[in-house]
Amino acid sequence: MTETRGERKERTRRAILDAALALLEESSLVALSLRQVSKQVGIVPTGFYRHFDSIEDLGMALVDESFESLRAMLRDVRQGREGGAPGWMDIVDDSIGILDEHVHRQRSHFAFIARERTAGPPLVREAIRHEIELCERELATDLARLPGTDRWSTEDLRVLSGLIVTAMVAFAENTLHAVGRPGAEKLVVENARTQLRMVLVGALNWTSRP
Amino acid sequence: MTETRGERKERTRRAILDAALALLEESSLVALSLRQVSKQVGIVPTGFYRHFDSIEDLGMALVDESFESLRAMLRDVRQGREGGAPGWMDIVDDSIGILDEHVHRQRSHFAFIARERTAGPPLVREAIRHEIELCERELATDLARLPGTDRWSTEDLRVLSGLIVTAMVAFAENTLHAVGRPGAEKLVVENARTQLRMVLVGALNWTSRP
DNA sequence: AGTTTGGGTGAACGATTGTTCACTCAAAGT
DNA sequence: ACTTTGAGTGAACAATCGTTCACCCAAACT
Repeated sequence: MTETRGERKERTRRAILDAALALLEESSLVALSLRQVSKQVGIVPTGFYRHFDSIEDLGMALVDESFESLRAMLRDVRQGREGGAPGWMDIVDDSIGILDEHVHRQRSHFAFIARERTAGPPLVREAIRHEIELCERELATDLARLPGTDRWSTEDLRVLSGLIVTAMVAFAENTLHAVGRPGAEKLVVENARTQLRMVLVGALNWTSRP
Repeated sequence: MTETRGERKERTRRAILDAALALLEESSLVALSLRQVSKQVGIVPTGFYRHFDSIEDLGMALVDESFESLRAMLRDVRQGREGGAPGWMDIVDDSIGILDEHVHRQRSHFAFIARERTAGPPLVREAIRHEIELCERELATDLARLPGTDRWSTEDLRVLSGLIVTAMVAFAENTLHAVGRPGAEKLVVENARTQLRMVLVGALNWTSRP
């Protein structure tokens, strides 16, 4: 059983991405060297260039990959909601549960996003910012579909989405920081649950300005 | 007019801190080299060790300094509130205005915190996390002093404070990202204002679980 | 007046960095 | 069967990195 050329290339490309993700759990892209990655993969430094132009280029690929998995999660959240119309608070509990599970399963992806969102090279930062803004938009249209949002201006829906996304980003960060401390983990989840409920109580009592 | 020994030392120490803050506006501590800082200050690399043990040590000093200025700001926020009892929404407007002004005046400090909070060396990250947690506690006791928080458990007050602080951190980050784009700046402020109002509407309609 | 202290200097070290170039050699294309 | 392609190699480069050491000299102390 021999390996086709493209297969082999894709395999080392994956190895590079995985090696980078592993190294980036404890440091940042701006401090990551091409040679560290090569060594971890088991190839010679120059081999790196066959797959990426630079560390920043690698970072852009990781942004794509990370948000691909994040979008898969968001599909899960929506899917868990369709069929039947559970109460607001059930939506909160389910969504946070799913997010929590995904953060654990894709730990390195979320850790990457959390770090490079503020510390990465400018292009990477901008790409992450853009992706998060897309998430906000999608959440806004989702919220618009729910009953009880009649009195909301589209502008206020966007602002509310921003608030929720901000809280969820913070929740993901806190979850990452709490892994391995089981007590702290439960606390972080409960914290996020209550916060989202508070926001929702605010939302349900909100009336957009004329 | 000669300079006393301690004065001279303090002057170069400040120069190092300032040089680091300037360099850290576009990069991160983990990518900052001792030699860059020395060159920017105008001293030889070894001179650095007369003031700090390492870059991480410098980072800890910057954490102290940054949160000292942040605490000064929080005093302003409280002071602007005492005397007279303006409405909730006035408190929101005033607080955000003050925060906005301070982010501009201490841009490099806030940029430092925003970056190293997630990307800095472990000790620096932990120090920043601790300081922010202190801010949450202080906000919680402040909120407890306000009228209308009778039906709130102290636990829920803490959770609410966490939500507000999270939103304010995000606001500061957005403000930093918007500097130089006057339109965007006004939008960011208006965004934060509305979000805080939403949270407050939620808070005013909240009843802690029995 | 004589001695100590300590901020700043400058050379030197071994290690690591990104990038170049000329190479191999097996898979893919002819 | 013969040629081309391209992933991976290995040597070499000029820079930069953190850290060491011995040194200077003016302020501070005795």
